[in-house]
Parts: sequence; structure tokens; C-alpha cells
Amino acid sequence: MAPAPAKGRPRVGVSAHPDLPAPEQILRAAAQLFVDCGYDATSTRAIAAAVGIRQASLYYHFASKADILAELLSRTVAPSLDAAERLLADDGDPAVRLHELVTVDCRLLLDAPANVGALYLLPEVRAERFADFRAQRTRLRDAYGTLVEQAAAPGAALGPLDVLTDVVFGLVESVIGVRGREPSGGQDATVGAGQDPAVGADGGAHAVPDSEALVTTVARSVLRVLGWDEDGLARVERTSGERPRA
Amino acid sequence: MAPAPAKGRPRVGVSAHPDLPAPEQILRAAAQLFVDCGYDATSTRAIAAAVGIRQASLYYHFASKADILAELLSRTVAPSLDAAERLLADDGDPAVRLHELVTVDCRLLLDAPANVGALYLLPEVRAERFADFRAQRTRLRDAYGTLVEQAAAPGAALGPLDVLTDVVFGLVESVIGVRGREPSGGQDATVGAGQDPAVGADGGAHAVPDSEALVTTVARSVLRVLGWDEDGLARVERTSGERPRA
DNA sequence: ATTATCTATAGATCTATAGATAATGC
DNA sequence: ATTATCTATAGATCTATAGATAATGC
Repeated sequence: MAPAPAKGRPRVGVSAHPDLPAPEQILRAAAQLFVDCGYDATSTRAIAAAVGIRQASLYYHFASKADILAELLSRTVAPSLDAAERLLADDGDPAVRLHELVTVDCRLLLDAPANVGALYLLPEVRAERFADFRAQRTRLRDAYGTLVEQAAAPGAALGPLDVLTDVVFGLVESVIGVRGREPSGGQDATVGAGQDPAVGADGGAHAVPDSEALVTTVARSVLRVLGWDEDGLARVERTSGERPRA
Repeated sequence: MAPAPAKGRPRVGVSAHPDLPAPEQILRAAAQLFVDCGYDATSTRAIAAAVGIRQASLYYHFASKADILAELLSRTVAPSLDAAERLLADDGDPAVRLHELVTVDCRLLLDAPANVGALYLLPEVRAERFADFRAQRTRLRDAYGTLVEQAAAPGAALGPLDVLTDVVFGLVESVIGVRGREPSGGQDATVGAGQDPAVGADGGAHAVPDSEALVTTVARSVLRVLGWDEDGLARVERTSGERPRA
């Protein structure tokens, strides 16, 4: 665990995360800036400054600014897509599996550093350069579609299934918007994956709701949107909690 | 209805909407570009080109590029906020009023040219320059909050109300994302306010779901999320349709 | 005279490349 | 020798201002 003797010419500045490999430092800084200011509005100079290096030094690690965003997008969507395709292949009650997918996906969005889910919403990702990422998102949405179709409550007036899928997808993504109203704390205000520290006993109303309440509400809302009543809800939530966590 | 004799020096190019006043032409072109490419990524030169004028000529009508976005944001949120505060002041069943607000708001988002609701999601609106707009959005969200509190179904396990409000708000905004998957048709592919042409008999699955099905699904989903069962839903939808439309 | 455009340009960016340099490690 | 940085800069932007110009209208 020695601090690693530091190769190469020394930097002019200091990084917020000196222990990480330089490419990781760059990705973190860029993520925060892209989310806060947008892609085009973030200069490579600003990214470099956050890392404590000169603008040109970025290009030792990434061939272009677009490559940085592409890497961030890829890393952000991959875990969700993994979870979705694992749950698709699985058998078992579709409502339970959809509930699990929603829960996992919301947690990923909430626990990710710098609210990187917001990168999905940047207009710049429509560029041809990011077509691969968009294809992955389409696969994710299709997985939701398949589960929505199978998990719809019998007998409810639900309308067209593709519309319902869009609504469910939007419901999950709403957590990005909720996080967007965060006090924009520094990039170290990371919340440990899966469990909040200090959620404890206070039931007070935060400006930003605590993560687990949000996840529970979204997951439950998805089931309600699919037409399940209180009994169905309770059954699914019970089963979902019991299944082994990957 | 004469084409208006055209004052001032002639333009070098042609506009897509030559009949509108120049500032309106500029706002339309900018809206489309801001939504498609982002604010920073859209140059004043690109806006001018879409209007058929030179870049510098924009500044005869607007003092800055930021002023153009501010005007678009203001125009987009104002009708929603009007509807919300009118329905807040109204009396009557809160669930019905919330249902009406959701319906009106979704229609505004869907019928607006160029999917201007997507402007809300641009990272650049966090800048101090757009604080007025953000304050209006906060008022809109608070109106939703008040109605959500009053409209929640008795006896349902709904969790914290502010979380629920965020979810409802996100549900409404999900129509922005759905429209975002449009084939990005030209800026003339406007759908008439409130009713779709050619929605007719085909029940085929479009890439983009037709507007009214989406509005109905979102509004219904909101009620389901608030814990209403099929009977409550039917009652609210019946009443909501009967009330006079503003 | 008024209006709405035009041309030209200042000054400030921004991305990416070329080549130099200051460390470590062999 | 290798690594990771640095300095310097080319070339391409971009926003906004200054002042000229081509119409209409009185």
C-alpha cells in the first residue's frame, strides 16, 4: 500500500485523487464536469485543471475528448445491461424479476459517482460517435419491454405495451433528475454502493430524499403502474427480497 | 394576409418560416438546435444559417445567445405553471385536479414544437443566468407536491410524500424522453394541439407511440402510483373528462 | 428617416499535435 | 530507456461590436 513512487515528470498541480491511475482521475473529473456543465461547455483545460495537469497532458491518456465521454457512457450503461440480461435469462415470476431489475438499476444510478446517469441526457450523445452506446441503451430498454410485457397484471387496463415500457423506463430514470437537485456536493461525497451510511433513525424530510426510500418508491410505483394491487405488491416485494442477490 | 412587404436590407438566405417575425424565426431555429445539439454546441452562426441571415444579424433582435435560451425556457414553463396554479386555486376532488394537471402538462410537452421540454434537461440551465427559470420550475414542482399530498389514495403504503412527488414529476417528464426518440423529423412535423391527425384505425406499433395513448397512460400511471385501484381510476377519469376545459 | 440586414473584425477561446524535459528504473 | 508530464503553438473556431448598406415609407 505504499503511495506508488510516481513515474514521469512531476505534475504542476495536485489531484483530488492522487492514488488512482491517471486515466481514472481524468474520468472522474470529466464525469463531474460533463454532468454539471455539459459536454461541449466543458473544456479539456477544465478537466486537466481538476486533475492537476496541463491541458495537453490529457492526450497522453486519451486520444480525444470524445473518447473520454465514450468511456464514461460505456461504463455507466454496462452494469445495468448486465443485470437486465441476466434477469431476462433467469426464470421465475416476471413481476419479481422486473422489480429486481428496477431496484438494481435505480441503485446503480444513485450510487454512481457524480450522477453519471445524467450523461445519458446530454444532447451530444446523439452524435454518430456514440452510436455504440445508444445501441446498448436500446438493448436495455428492450429488456425492460420484455419484462414489462410478461409482468403486467392480468385484467388491468394498461394500454399499448410499448407506451407502458416507455413510462416504466422513464420512471427509473427519474432518479437521475432527483439526484440532479442535489446540493452538488464535491466529488468526494460518494455514497457507498448499496447501503447508505447514516440513514438511521431520523425520518426528517431532506431536500434530497434518502436513496433507499427512493428506490423502494420507484420499484413499487413500477408495479402499481403495471396494475398490481396492494396484495400483489406485497407478494412481489416479499419474494424479491428473498431471492439471492448477485 | 399580404406577405408583408419586407422592410430593411434583404437577407442573403431564406428562412423556413418567412412569414413569422424575425425573433420568432430565430427562437424556432434555436429551439430545434438547442434540443438536438445542446446549448453550447449550437453556435450563433448555426442559428443564423437556419434563419437565412448572417450571424451578426441575430444581435439586432437578441442581446445575447443566453437571452434566446432564456426566452425559450420562459415560454415553455409558463403555460404549465399557469395550469398548475389555476388548478391549485380550484376546488374539487384533488385526484381529479392532479389528473387534469398531468394531462394538460403532458399535452403541452408533446405538442410544443421541437420538443422544447428537453431544454429543461440541458446542464447549462444551472447557470446563474437562468435562475428565474429554475425558480418557476420549483414553483411547478411545489404545485405538484401539494396536489400529490391531497390526492394520495387513503390506506396505501406510499412512503414519503416528497419522494412520491419526485416520482410523479419524473413520470410526467418521461414524455420528453419518449419524444426524444422521435425520428427527429423536420421542424415542420408539428402535431396540432390536442388532437393527432391520422391516428385513426391502425393499431400498429409505431416506433413513437401516438400522443394521446401516451398522455392517457401517464395520467393513469400517476393515479396508480398514488395507490388508486381500478375503481378509483375509472371514477377519476370519468370526472376529469367531464369538467370544463380551460 | 427608419428598419433590418450586411461586411469586417477584435479578442477570446478551444482541441490537438510537436517536441522538450524531469522523474524513475535498469 | 521508459514514462508521464511539460511548454509552445497551429489552426479553427466562437461571441459580440462597429460601422456600412439596401430596402421601405414619409
